[in-house]
Amino acid sequence: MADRQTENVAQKLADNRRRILNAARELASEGGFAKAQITAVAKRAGLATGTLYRYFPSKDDLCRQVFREVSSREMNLLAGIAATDRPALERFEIVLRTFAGRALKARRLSYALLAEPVDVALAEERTRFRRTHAAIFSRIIDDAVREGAIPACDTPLTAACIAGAIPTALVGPLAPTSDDLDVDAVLGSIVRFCFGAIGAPVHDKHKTAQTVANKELRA
Amino acid sequence: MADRQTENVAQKLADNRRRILNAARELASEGGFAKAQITAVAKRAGLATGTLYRYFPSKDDLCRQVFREVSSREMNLLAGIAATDRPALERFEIVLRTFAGRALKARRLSYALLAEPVDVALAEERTRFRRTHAAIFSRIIDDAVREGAIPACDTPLTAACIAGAIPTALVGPLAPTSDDLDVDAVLGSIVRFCFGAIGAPVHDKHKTAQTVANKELRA
DNA sequence: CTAAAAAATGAATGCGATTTCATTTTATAA
DNA sequence: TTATAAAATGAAATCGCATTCATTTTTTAG
Repeated sequence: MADRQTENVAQKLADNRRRILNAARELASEGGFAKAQITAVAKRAGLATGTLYRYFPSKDDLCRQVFREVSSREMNLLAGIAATDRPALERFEIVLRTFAGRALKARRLSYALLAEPVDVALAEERTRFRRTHAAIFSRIIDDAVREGAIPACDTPLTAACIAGAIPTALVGPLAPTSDDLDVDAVLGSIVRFCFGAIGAPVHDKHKTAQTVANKELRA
Repeated sequence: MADRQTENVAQKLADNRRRILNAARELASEGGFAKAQITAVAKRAGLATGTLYRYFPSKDDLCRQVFREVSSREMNLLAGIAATDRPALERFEIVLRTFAGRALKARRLSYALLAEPVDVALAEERTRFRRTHAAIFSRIIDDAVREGAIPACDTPLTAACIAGAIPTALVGPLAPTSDDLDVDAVLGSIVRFCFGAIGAPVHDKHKTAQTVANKELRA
């Protein structure tokens, strides 16, 4: 009898779970979460519709899981940079370039994560994502104030502004079309905008930080 | 026979149409467009479900109509200010205060208009709304550059940033809670943020424009 | 008042999805 | 092998809506 789950099976189960998550992520990257219908995900994962429910209790759960997997990678990357011991404004610039740069790179997926119409379950996840961005900016701005690099300000509000400005400008209907897209120029504009917004001096040395930012981008 | 529609009936029809629109708007203001289900709207309007379809071909059309009625009032107000012949930076500040001030006043409705999860039909309307905001900011920023009040910048991008920053910061989950909400302070912070962002000098005279902004608010 | 047309009604239908579950297949241990 | 439990299957049930339409009510003109 098959009383106990064997190693072999455990492996296969894990594989299936992964395949389901990957299938859902792929569909979402291609056509947004709306295209990640249970039957379509199952089909792409090479499983039957009902089988998915042995791995995830509901569609919402599955989509949430996918959203978290994708978004937490981004959040960890940004949080890592923020936790560095560099001067605040340097960290600020790197985080901005990383955030904006990645948004520009994977536009369809970024759109799904940041802007696309989604249902309530995913909107909640998106809120977590946004909050984290704001928290990261908040922390850096606080540090900059403490270092005397910028004047004091309403930090949470300012951070929320930045967390909203970048996605709106770079992803979705108000974003520049991919044709006339000079990534470096756009990143430069974003940096200028945000530096000015927090009352930091806008200097041409901004270019120097770019190398660092690009290195982070490859992560 | 009742061959021709009489004045009396025409009046009643117009009334019904209005009542439907009002009911839908009220429901949306209370619980978002998701709560504006056909049956609920009909009930609140004092009509039967099927009757709504004599006035609007589909739910999407009805919701679109409601969205437009509400949003076009806002857009006209802002466009009016933008078309003034005041110096660009003055107009900029008034538009900012008007936009942000109104968002703070009717939070639930603003949320429905600007941020809440909605389906595709309304997302399209929302895009028009956002585009208009960006266009208004764009125009003012261009003027400011032309007047030599600020350095040149990527105007559309900058405008999109502002159009995204304000709703994110003031409406929805990242917004300050209504308890600890000092409207004047928040508006001041928004103005500072945006002035800095476009490279305009941030001065204390900002207070002066407030009177004007408040006057516009009453419109 | 009456007949015809317009308007209103709301229960029934339709739709596009998720979710269930009786059945079949596969894996395991005796 | 074979008995048993776990896993997979996919057709069918379910669900939450918007939408329809055969019937009833109201309005109007003769």
